[in-house]
Amino acid sequence: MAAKSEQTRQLVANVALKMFREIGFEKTTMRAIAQEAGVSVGNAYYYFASKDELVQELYIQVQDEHATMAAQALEGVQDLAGRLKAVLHSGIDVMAPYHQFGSDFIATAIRPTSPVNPFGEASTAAREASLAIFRSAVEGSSPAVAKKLRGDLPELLWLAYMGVALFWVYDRSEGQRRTRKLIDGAAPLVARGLSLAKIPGVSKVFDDVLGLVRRVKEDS
Amino acid sequence: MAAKSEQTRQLVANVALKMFREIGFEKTTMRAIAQEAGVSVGNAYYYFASKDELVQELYIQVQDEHATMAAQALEGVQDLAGRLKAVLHSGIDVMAPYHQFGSDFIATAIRPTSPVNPFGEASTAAREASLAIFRSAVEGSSPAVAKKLRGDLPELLWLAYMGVALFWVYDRSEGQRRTRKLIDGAAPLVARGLSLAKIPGVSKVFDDVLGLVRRVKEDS
DNA sequence: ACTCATCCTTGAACACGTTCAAAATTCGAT
DNA sequence: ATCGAATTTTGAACGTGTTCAAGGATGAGT
Repeated sequence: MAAKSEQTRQLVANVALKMFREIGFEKTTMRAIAQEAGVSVGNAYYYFASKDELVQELYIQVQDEHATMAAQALEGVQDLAGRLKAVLHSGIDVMAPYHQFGSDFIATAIRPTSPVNPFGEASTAAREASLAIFRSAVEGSSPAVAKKLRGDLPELLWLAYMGVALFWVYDRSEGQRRTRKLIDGAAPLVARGLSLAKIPGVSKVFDDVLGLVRRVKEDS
Repeated sequence: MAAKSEQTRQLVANVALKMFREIGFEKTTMRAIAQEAGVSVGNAYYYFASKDELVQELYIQVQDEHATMAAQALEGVQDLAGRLKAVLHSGIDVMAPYHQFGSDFIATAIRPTSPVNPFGEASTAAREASLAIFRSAVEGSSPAVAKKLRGDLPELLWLAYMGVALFWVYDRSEGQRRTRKLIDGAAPLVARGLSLAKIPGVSKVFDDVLGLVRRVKEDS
């Protein structure tokens, strides 16, 4: 049983996540987690260097679940609008139990030094996994997305997804109805907007947008 | 001199803002502010209910300065792209001294309960002032923006500005060069994109976007 | 000059996240 | 079984934001 240590780690993580869900971020103090898990405060810190790292644990778990659910929801859906909806809705579904926790999570995540920061070093794996979902949504769609857009689109959609998540955090409507409405409205619009790439005048603007994105991204 | 009280308040605020600029958010402890200002900790709390309210003081001041500088930078500039650049660049200019402070500010601001939250109750005035800047940028431009866009555009641009501010916070390039580049590239693109509203196929998509924005906003 | 209600100011105290030296436990090697 | 090093666990202590009962200052009405 080399897993004695891992057992304690999991115990602390599980207790923490459960408390996050049930009583929120602020009321879930490190002392409360330790007490509930039956360990000392210092021991919790032996496994998680900060409260933020417990949030990261949650982030990773949510991300994993999203990947699974999205893959399932994408099955048999061909058109881009439908595929976008599938990915976005499943994302919201997975996050739902943590809605009250959302703003604290984002306040944590937005700090560049936080391990949970979606743009940061520490969550490279989670971000890649999330990006892969959008890549699959784009690549598997038919009719196919214009070739010149195909490369950058997943990243832009992922960025838009961050925006949707932000909207969701602030969404006080019951069951976050408004976010659902936003997704249902925006997904077909994005698909239709992209199909305009064929129009010459529009095509040029698209090119410039992509050019700008690349230039800013690479800090040339 | 009914201003004895106001004097203390200003003293605390000024010391706090100076320390925010010079040593950052975390190192500027309430105890340090009190000591530097020569008052007790409790006294600082008599005027500002929380550290967040001191951040709000900063937010309001930055917003005020932005309004002044933007109005000045808009003088004599006719085209929308130029006017957008003027507003965005002056915004970045005003925030520049607080760049290292940026992420802490945003982490504070993003919390729905925070007085600094740009969407929240407590900063209605500051938000309106900021919106007014964009309204003036849009309304004063010539050639004029398509009539059907004129109503919602300022709000959308303000939202985009929030995005630019977020980008700026993460921008580690010297002098935030990349943000400048983003502004210079995006402003003409937005202007050109909007001019596409004349094309029938595009016009329809624009209509739908506006429709969606209105529907989601009003939570119908 | 005196009163008293209102406004200011104080500093000790609380709960929090986090740290750390020390103690307890585990486990492979003998 | 025993030793010793590595791993795991403990709880007191630190500095933080924040609260609050207590006291001090102020000023209008007499």
